[in-house]
Amino acid sequence: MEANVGLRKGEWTEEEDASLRNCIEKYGEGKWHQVPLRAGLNRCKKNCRLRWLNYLRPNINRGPFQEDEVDLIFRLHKLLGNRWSLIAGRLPGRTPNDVKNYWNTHLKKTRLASHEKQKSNMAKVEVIKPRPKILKNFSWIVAGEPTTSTEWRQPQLVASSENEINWWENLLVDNQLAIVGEGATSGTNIRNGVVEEHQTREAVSNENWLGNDWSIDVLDYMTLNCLELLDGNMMN
DNA sequence: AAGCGCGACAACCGCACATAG
DNA sequence: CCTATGTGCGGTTGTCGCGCT
Repeated sequence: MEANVGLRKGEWTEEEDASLRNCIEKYGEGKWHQVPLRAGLNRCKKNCRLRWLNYLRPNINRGPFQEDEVDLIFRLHKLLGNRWSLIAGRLPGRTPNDVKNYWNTHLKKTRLASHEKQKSNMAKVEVIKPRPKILKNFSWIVAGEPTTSTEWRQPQLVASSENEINWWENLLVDNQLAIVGEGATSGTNIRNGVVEEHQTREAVSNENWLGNDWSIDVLDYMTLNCLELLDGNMMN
């Protein structure tokens, strides 16, 4: 239990900002429990951390979101959901809070509107994009067997053809997230990794693959590898 | 001019996870 | 293991400003 009684809350003054900035510049980020004392601030440590991360940190881009940033937010949100820190990680200068606020105020309703529109058009649409058969050829390379049940090696997503890269690109556009789940669950190599351990322990079925914590780890790796793959592809 | 509603964004809060002892 | 503490994240709330009636 923290004794936050008597601590200042609400808007930060210029003096407080300056004290916090000086403190971080002198001692560096981290050790937030020491920051209020070091900076001479009557604020709780979480308050200090938040102010630094969301507002005072250098290179924060406080300008309006550009079209390409918005586009990327849309794509990443389809892939990751409300994982703002991961999404913000792909947007230089943007904080998770910024991205979250922007989504909630600008994009949420746009997306809901397009979803409703999509639903109303569903009867007319046969198949826009067939389910890619390429998925079964996807391979996860696990560098080695995990040494303990809680330790595992990072799997690496490998695309062996142009088609696979194109499919991943489409994934980012068309929200085929469930297919990722099925693919990874049925992947042979990943079963040899810790995922298999979690599967047995949690008795996970294909149906609820995405609803479990361990799937997030796998999804993170898939996402990052996927994005790096795409970055590499665009460079070529 | 006053009141109201709403959008934008900063800040707060509670929870979960990591780690040290 | 268990507990305490530190840290990070995401949902939610509070506040301010602007436009409309």
